[in-house]
Amino acid sequence: MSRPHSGTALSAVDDPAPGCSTLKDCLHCSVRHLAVCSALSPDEVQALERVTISQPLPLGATLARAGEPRQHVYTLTSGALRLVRTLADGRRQISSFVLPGDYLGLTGSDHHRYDIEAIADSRVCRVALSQMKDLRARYPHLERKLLQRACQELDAAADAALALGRLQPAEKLADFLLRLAAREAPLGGNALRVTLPMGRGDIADHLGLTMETVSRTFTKLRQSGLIALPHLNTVEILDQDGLRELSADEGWA
Amino acid sequence: MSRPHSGTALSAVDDPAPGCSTLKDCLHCSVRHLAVCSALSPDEVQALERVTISQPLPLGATLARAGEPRQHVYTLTSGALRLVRTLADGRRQISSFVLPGDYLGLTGSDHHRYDIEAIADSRVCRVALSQMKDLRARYPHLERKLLQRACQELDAAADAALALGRLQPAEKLADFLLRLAAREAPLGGNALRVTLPMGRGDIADHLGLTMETVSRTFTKLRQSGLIALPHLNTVEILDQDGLRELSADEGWA
DNA sequence: CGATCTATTGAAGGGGATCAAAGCGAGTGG
DNA sequence: CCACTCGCTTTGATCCCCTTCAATAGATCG
Repeated sequence: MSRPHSGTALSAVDDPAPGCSTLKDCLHCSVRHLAVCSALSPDEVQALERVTISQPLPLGATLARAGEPRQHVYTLTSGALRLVRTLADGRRQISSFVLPGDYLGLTGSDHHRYDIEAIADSRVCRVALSQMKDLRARYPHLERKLLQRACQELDAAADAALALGRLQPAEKLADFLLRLAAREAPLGGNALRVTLPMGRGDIADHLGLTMETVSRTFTKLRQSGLIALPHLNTVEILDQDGLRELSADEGWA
Repeated sequence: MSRPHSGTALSAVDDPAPGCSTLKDCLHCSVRHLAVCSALSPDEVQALERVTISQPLPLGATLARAGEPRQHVYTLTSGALRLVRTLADGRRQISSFVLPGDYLGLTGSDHHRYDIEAIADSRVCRVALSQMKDLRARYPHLERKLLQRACQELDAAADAALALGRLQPAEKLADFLLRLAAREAPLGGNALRVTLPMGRGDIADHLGLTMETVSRTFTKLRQSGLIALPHLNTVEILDQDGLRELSADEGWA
C-alpha cells in the first residue's frame, strides 16, 4: 500500500495537540496518518498534527450513528471498527471493517451513512471537518492522496460487489480471508496467520450470509485442509493457492 | 447533483479538438463534461476541450477489456454502457451502468478492472491519461471535483452492497428502479417513466439474481399495481411510495 | 465451578436457481 | 401484407442450497 516514511519529520513536533494525553500519543497518531497519506512533506505533517486529536474508543463503543451530522474525519490508529447499515427489520450489512491506518471520511454526504462501532479496544485520530477543509485547500497534495485512496476504495467496493452478488459461501469466505491477510500483512502481521477481530455474525453480515453458514463454511475449509483454526479468532492459512483458486481469484488487482 | 452552468463559457472555443468531426461534437462533448465537473471556470473548460476527443460507440461494441492497460478516461455523452466483471466459469457481475454525464476513470489501477460495453448506440468523450494528469496538476479545482465524484460513487457502492447482501429480489428490483428513475430525471427524463437501456439478464447480473427471477419479480410488481410495463424496456412507476417502502428505502441519502 | 455469551452442529423448510418450454416482438424476405 | 425466423422474455416444474429453528458444545469471566 503505502511505503514507510522516514521518521525525521516527526522531530519537528514541539507541543502536544490539545486533547492528546501525552506527546507519545500524538506521535503515534501522526505515524498512522502518514500511513494513510504517505510521502507528505514535513510542512504538511506538522499542519496535520496541529489539528489532530487522539481519542480512545473501548470495545463496543459507538463513534457515530447513521443519520447524525458529520463533524470529524478519523484515522484508526489501533483496534478495529465496523461500519454497519441496519434496515428497519434488523437486517444488517457491514460495509467494511476498519483496520489501523484506514481513513474514515470519504463520503459525499454531510451525515453519517452508517453506524461506526468498535469491535476491539481502539484509538482514533480525529480532525474537525472545517479544519480538514482548510488543510485540503492549502495542500493540494493532500487532496490528491485522498482521491487516490478513494479510488482504491472504489476498486475494493467493486470486488466486494462481485463477491456479494456472485460467489458461493465458500468462495466468499476464502476471498474474505485472503483480503484480510493482505491487509494485515503490511501492519506487521504474518500473511499466513490472520487474526479475526470480528465475530462470526459480523463476518456473516459482511458477506451476506447467516452466522450458521459462516460457521459451517469455516468447518468445511478446515476439513479440506485449506485453513486451520488454532483459536476462534485466529485463522492459519495452510494452502494459500488453494484458497485463491477457490475464491475465483479476480486476479489482476 | 450538478447545477447547470451558464453556457457563455463555451463561446470561447475557437477550434475543434483533433478527432472531433465537427465543432458541434466538441460543444456537445464539453457540455457533458460540465455536467460532471460543474462550476468549472471558463479557463478550465477551454483546457478540457482542447484535449477531448469525441468517439462513437455502436451498440454491442467494447470500449475496453478487463486487464488491458488504461490509456484514457471517458465521459459518456449519449447512450449507455455496462461495466462487467466475468469469472472464469462465466458468472457475471455488472458493477454499474453508465449513463450520459457519468465519468469513467476513477480507479486506483493502471489496468482496466472490467469490460466496458455499449448497451446502446453511444458516444464518449476521451481524454488521454497523461493529459488528464497535466490538467489535474494545473487545476486543483478539477481534482476536488473528481474527489467529490469519487465520494458519491463510494456512497452508491455502499448502497449497492446492502442491496446485494441483504435485500430480497422484489426489494432489490424496487431499489434499482427508484435509483434509475432518480438518475434519469436530471437528464430530462420523467421520474415516473423509466427507460431501461439494459435487458433482463443485465439487470440480473447487476442485482445478483437470475434472469428468470428478475422477470418473475417484474410480473409480481406489475400485478401488485406498483408499476406498469407499457413496453419491455419502459417502466411506469405507479406507486412511488409503495416502491420506496418495499425497497426498505435506506432513507437519509 | 457455574453463568453467560458465542460458536458449532443438527433437522426441517422455503426460496431462488436450474432446466425446459411456450410467448412475444422486431426484423426479414417472399 | 403476411409468414417466418431469431432473440429475448415470460411462465412452468423440479431441485438443491441456504436459511431458519433448535439444541449442544465451548470459551470467557466472575
